[in-house]
Amino acid sequence: MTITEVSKKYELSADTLRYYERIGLIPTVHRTSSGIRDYLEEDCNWVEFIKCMRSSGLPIEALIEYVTLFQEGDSSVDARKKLLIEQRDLLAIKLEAMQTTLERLNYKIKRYENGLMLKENKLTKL
Amino acid sequence: MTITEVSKKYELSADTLRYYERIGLIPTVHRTSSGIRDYLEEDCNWVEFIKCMRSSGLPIEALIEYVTLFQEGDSSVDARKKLLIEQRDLLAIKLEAMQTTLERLNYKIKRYENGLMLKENKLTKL
DNA sequence: GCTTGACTTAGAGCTTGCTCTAAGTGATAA
DNA sequence: TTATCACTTAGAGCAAGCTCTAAGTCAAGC
Repeated sequence: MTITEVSKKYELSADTLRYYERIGLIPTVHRTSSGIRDYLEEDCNWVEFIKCMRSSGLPIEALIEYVTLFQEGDSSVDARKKLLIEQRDLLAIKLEAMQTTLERLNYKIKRYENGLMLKENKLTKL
Repeated sequence: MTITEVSKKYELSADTLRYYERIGLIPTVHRTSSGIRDYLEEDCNWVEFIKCMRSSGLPIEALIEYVTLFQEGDSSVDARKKLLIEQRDLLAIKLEAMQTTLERLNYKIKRYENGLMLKENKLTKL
């Protein structure tokens, strides 16, 4: 698979795909004999995984570390697990805050719908 | 309330508070006779509201527009409602994606706990 | 064999959202 | 009254995460 195809499939620009590879956010992609990127299934799986993690806001730095650990093989299993747990916990906290904000927005919208809006400073209890 | 007190109360740097005011992310804060910021309850409520929205990732630009509309008074009620609904919907979408990522991380962690890890490319189905 | 066009690399540039610096003011304490 | 210290403004600087540019390579079609 060429970079253009992968770019379309995962909706990431070719620039972004090269950038991710350059900084070690995905392992080095396979190449044709002439040096052109040829994404194998394994490469695509990394792209998909990283895209998913990045779209949820996991920091590039943490993901680079995960990829690096992964390439070190079995000896890094504990470190990888620790890293995943840390990021999972951070994500869970963010999720909760966003859930609260979502409810607050819904509450505000409902007031607008009912024509019940008061001045901003009366609305901020929730 | 001085900027330092507000800064501590809401855990936002004084620089950030000034920046937010400068760009119109919160309305102009009240001043003492000598021109020093004196946050009244109304000002604090805005700070709290904006902090909450920002911490959930609502873009500054959209929030500036909300504040601007708010200051235009009753005539902007429909536009404000529309803006809130848009941002609510975007937030809901992000939340869903993050929920999925959280589950994926939990699944991965569980596999690490069970010593069931396979090569990365076998794990990406979920 | 020459042109076209997608690919390559290295590195500069851009956007968002702060964060810091410089220069100045003004109220309080010694 | 003079030093201190928190405040003020305007604007520069910084970090993360892309995105774009320049210069070059290579395979395929005319």
